[in-house]
Amino acid sequence: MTKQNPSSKVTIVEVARRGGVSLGTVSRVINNDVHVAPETRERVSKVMQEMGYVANRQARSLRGSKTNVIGVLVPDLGTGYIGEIMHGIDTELGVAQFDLMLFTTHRTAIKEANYVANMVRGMVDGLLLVLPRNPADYTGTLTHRKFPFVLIDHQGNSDPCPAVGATNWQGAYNATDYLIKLGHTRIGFITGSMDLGAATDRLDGYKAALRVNHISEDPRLVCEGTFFQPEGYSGACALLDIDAPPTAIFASNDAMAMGAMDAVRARGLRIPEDISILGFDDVPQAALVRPALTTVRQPLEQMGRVATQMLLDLLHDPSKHLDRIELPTELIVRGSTSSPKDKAG
Amino acid sequence: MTKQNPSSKVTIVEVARRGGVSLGTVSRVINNDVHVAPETRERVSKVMQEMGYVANRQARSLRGSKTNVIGVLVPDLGTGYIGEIMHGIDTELGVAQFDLMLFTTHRTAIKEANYVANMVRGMVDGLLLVLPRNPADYTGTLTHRKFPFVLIDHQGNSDPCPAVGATNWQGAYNATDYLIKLGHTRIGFITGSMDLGAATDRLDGYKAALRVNHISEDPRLVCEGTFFQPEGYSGACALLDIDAPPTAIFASNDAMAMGAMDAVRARGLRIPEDISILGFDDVPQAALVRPALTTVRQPLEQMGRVATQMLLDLLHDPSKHLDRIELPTELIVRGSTSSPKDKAG
DNA sequence: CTGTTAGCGCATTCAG
DNA sequence: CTGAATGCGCTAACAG
Repeated sequence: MTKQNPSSKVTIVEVARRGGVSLGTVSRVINNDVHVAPETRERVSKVMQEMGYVANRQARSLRGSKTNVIGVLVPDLGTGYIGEIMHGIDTELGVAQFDLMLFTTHRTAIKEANYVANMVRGMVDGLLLVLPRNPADYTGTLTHRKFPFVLIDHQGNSDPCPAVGATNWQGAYNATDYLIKLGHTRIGFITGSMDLGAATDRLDGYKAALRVNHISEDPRLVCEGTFFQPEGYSGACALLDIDAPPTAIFASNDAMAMGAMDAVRARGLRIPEDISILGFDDVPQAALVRPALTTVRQPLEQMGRVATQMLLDLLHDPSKHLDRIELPTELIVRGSTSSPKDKAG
Repeated sequence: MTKQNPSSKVTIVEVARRGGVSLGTVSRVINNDVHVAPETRERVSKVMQEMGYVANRQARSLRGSKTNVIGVLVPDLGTGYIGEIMHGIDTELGVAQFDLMLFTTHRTAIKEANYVANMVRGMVDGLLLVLPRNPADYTGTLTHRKFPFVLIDHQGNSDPCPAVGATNWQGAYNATDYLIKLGHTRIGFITGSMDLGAATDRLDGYKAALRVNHISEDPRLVCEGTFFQPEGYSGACALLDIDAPPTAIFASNDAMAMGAMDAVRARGLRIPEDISILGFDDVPQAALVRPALTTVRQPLEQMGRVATQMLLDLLHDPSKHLDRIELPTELIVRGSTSSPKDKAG
């Protein structure tokens, strides 16, 4: 048995000795350097195999100053929303043979601009920032330090930098237009956090669709939320309390739409017969609630994939100038929307 | 301005020169070695501050052979289930000042026993295996190589090793008992993947509760699933088709319970008036579906935290012998269960 | 208390 | 085509 205990650390030196060559040669074999005789390569490979050699990545990156690891900064992991994005990132990283270091921001409120850059120093080659609340906190430092990064689903109102998002305006426009075509004229809208570009874009899309269809805006029909479920509930309550309540409610994300569904039901109203509900995102559970939620799908998995590709591009050619790109949204019609019932019957 | 561009790499040597000391002293300051004059420490700290020094972790771990990173191996991230566990892990890692490297198994079907150990070589100090399908694939190698690891929510039927799980048997027992106390005597059961200990434990708990309450087992009331939603649907259909259909269905996890809810509704039956539905896990959306799902809560977040603590313990004292520990489950009663209606009325 | 020194495992010159 | 030598940035002895 030539095989030895692989737990004892086997370095390039051991392999070299056992293979009767110098450590330089072993290194060449490992890195597929052409300057190795086929026969030698063969023999060394075999020895590595036998000894269970595995490169020490610490040493390799210390020397070469690249780690083959990329860092991903996420606010949280609880939601299916981010899970989808992560899936896309992970898939793409897998094919590129990169590993993934995960950082969550929820555990420490990150105030300092330097935090990310320091934390990450030497550990990762690039950074993917998912759903950053205040991208400006990082982007300045990162850009200044020429550290490769890509934003995923951030607001678009900061300086231009590599980012991927979705067509929020278009998605909201289409959804609103769909409700109007269904016959709704009084459509309630619950916004997201208005400091986020995604939220303002969605509101603007809603308004534009109304305008195009010659429906006048009623400020009482718009109520402000921050993307969390309870505000969907309270928002819907507020909307149902006004004089001429809406026949449809469009919430800026699925979580709030589900809150709104609860509120509607708590009033003894039916969905969609009495009130249509429409969401945004198409998180996994949107299809599971009853009635299933009509919503605007964001291509989350694809956003993760595209962002990763951009980052890998950047790693390959740091001088490359990348900008924000937007992926298309899509209206997914399910059971929570229908034509308004004719109450006058 | 003494501050210089922090992007140019500032090493311990630079700091030493600038501080008028040797690099050894700087190292001592960094590592809080006591053998440094307070005054010197002060001065060096200030210089580090000014120069924006950040330790190179590659170099540090190359030397010290510990990385302060732990690896987490998960099957996927899409589900809230794993998100909860991750949250617990992340929290605990945060206080211990460890970073987190994420590996997903879905992207490559891991067959080789060596894969994990090799992949991880030198990159992490320990490994957390979340929901491993075939723990035996890893545990052998890992144990043999004396690589610290803890299993989270695996089946309990392999060799003893550090692991954390939940009281599946007890949870299923309590839930079944609760249904019986409600007046149900014909309780359908949909199993999970029967190669997983968690699944068999739940089935056993169900059976035990029946036995204790002198209700005879009816094999037709048990139907096999693999923890995925569609099987909840088909399983419920099968159960509703037998001669004396059950008045309650207990699914081995929430996903299948939701599938069962759909099936019940598709038959035009009401929940819980006609059929009670009970799940297992208490994933976030269990509280969001309508009616809200009665279920057995697994303390997922806590399981993540406890497992992490165990692993950190192991890192601190590798000789420590840790075994499987179980955390208590809890029955969460919501709207999907009630006493069976008296059909004879 | 502080400076000096020797590697950690590897990639990369530079000579053969 | 291959071997020998030089650090990457840092910690941990070892001498002062």
